This record gives sequence, structure tokens and C-alpha cells, in this order.
Amino acid sequence: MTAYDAAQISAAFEELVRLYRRLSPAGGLSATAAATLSSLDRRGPARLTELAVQEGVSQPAMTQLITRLQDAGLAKKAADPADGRVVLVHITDAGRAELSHRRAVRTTRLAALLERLPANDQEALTAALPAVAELSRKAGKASEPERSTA
Amino acid sequence: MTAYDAAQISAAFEELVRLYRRLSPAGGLSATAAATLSSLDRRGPARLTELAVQEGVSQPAMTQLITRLQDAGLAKKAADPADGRVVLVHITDAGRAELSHRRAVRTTRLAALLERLPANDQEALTAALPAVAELSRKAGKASEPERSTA
DNA sequence: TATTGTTATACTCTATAACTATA
DNA sequence: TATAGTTATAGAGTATAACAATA
Repeated sequence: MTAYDAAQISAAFEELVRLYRRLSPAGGLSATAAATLSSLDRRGPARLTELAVQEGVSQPAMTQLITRLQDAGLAKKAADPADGRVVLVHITDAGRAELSHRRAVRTTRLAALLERLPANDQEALTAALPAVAELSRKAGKASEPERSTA
Repeated sequence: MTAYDAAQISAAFEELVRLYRRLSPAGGLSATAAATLSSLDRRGPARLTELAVQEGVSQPAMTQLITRLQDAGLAKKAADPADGRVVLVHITDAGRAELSHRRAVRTTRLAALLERLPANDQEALTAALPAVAELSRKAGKASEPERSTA
């Protein structure tokens, strides 16, 4: 893995993010809102501070974002019985439905593009999936060091 | 390429976009500003309306974004000699330098993660680069961009 | 005292509507 | 009339600072 390879992969990221934005459905949720909701769906309930760090926004911004999600019925706040200062944020069924809808739209649009790729390109993308998962996992560990017993 | 494969690749996109956001330098430019500047760099001068459509924002929003970029010295507006109504937007040397800096930061951070991946994962990512380029090319040829949140 | 979260205030970025200038 | 862009106004989303409540 040379520095050149890293630069190439980084450039490919730029392309993919641009493509992702084009494939994503319009309306409703901001980028941070969608990412936060997705995190609540994948990882389960979380504290406000935790979510703020995760998404790279300030604590007040996350307070307000969660308030908006709650007003929209997509998330809800609950008290932590063990610590009165803590707010635990949960995704709601409506939140899951919204996420699911957005993913379905994106996937449908992406599938239409993938179909038009040569077979070897399709295979290369599929073959890279475990590497992406591992990369994401390592990045997650980097900025959220503890909390893992392993 | 099954529907399941498409869904998996779509999910991997979600992970990559999250990772990209975390790797990107915080200061200065908004996501749209960075994307617009990058487009001006890659594709050359463009009209305001063209840029607005490309980035999925309104025309007034693009007017203001370009004004901000111009105030920051990163882009400049020029008249189109062929049509008095048209404004052609150019990137400046300072704009290119800013882009270059942002890419360097992102690449450095990404390289640190890539180094810690097993060799076969590194190879799978490198092997997927041509497929990403092709995917991006096909998407570019497809219809107009959607408004992008999520 | 330290941690968790909220409130107050201001700034950036965006959209829609109404406008000006050119074709 | 149609097109390219700007100005006016309002709202969403964000940050920093100051605050309240709990540990």
C-alpha cells in the first residue's frame, strides 16, 4: 500500500460521496439527521453526548436535532434510570420506516447503475465489501476507543 | 449481480460516506462549497445555473455560495462575452490550493487507517478503483442530480 | 467539582418570491 | 416572452457561552 494508492482510494471516496448524494432521496432529513437516525438504528439507543461526538456536531446542536426528530416522531428521548442526568435516545418504528424507505430508494437507483457495469467491475465491487466493513470498523474504534471489552 | 448484492453495496456506501465525513477537515467550507469548488477544478469554468443544478441547490443559493467563495478568494465571477446575462465561475489558484490541502488531510487520515488493514483487504480496495470510476462515469451520463440530503 | 444536558444568542446556509437585465 | 442572475425575506441548522440539574 503506497501513498499513491491511498491518494487514489481517497479520490475514489470523493466520487462515491458525490454519487451517494445524487442517489439519495430528497426532502425531510438533513445529512446529519439521516446519519444520526441510521446510527440509532444500527447501534441501538445512545446518549446525546455520544451522538454529538459520533456525528461531529456540538452538544446543543444534537439536543436540537433530537428535538426535531422527536417532533417528527422519528426518535424519542427517555430518561436513564441509572443516572438522572442522562438522556437516552431511541429510534421509533416511524423512524425505522423512514430509514428503510430512504435506503430502498437509494438501492433501487444504485441497482440500475450497477446493472450496466461489466461483470468484472460488479465482481470487484462485491469483493471489496468486506474490506469496507473492516475499514469502517477500524475507524469506529479509532474515535470511540473504550466501551469494548475486547 | 442480485438485488441482495445491490443492497449490500448500497449499505457499504452509507458506511463510506460516514467515514468520509469523519476524515474531512472541519474548518471553512461547507459540503456544498467543497463539492462546487471541486467541480470547478475538475470540469473547468461553469455557469451559475449549471452549478446550482449540479449540486442540487437553488439558483439564489448558488449565487450566494459563489459570492462567499469569491469573498474568500477561492473563486471568481466573469462575464460571458457571448451572452450578457451569463456569469461564468472560475476557480482561483487559492481555490485549487485549498482543495489540495483538504484532499491531503483526508488522504493522510485515510492512509493511517488503510495501513492497519490486512493485505488482502488493501488489495480488494485497490482492485475496486476502476469499477468505482466506471460507476461514477455512468452516473454522470445519467439524468440530472436529485436534491441530496441523507 | 465534574458531567449531562438545555437555553440564549448569533451566524451560515438554504428556499421561495419578487425583481432587474439581457436575449 | 423567456432566460440568467440578484435581492428580499424567512426558516433550518449550527456554534459558543451561560445556565440548571445531577453525580
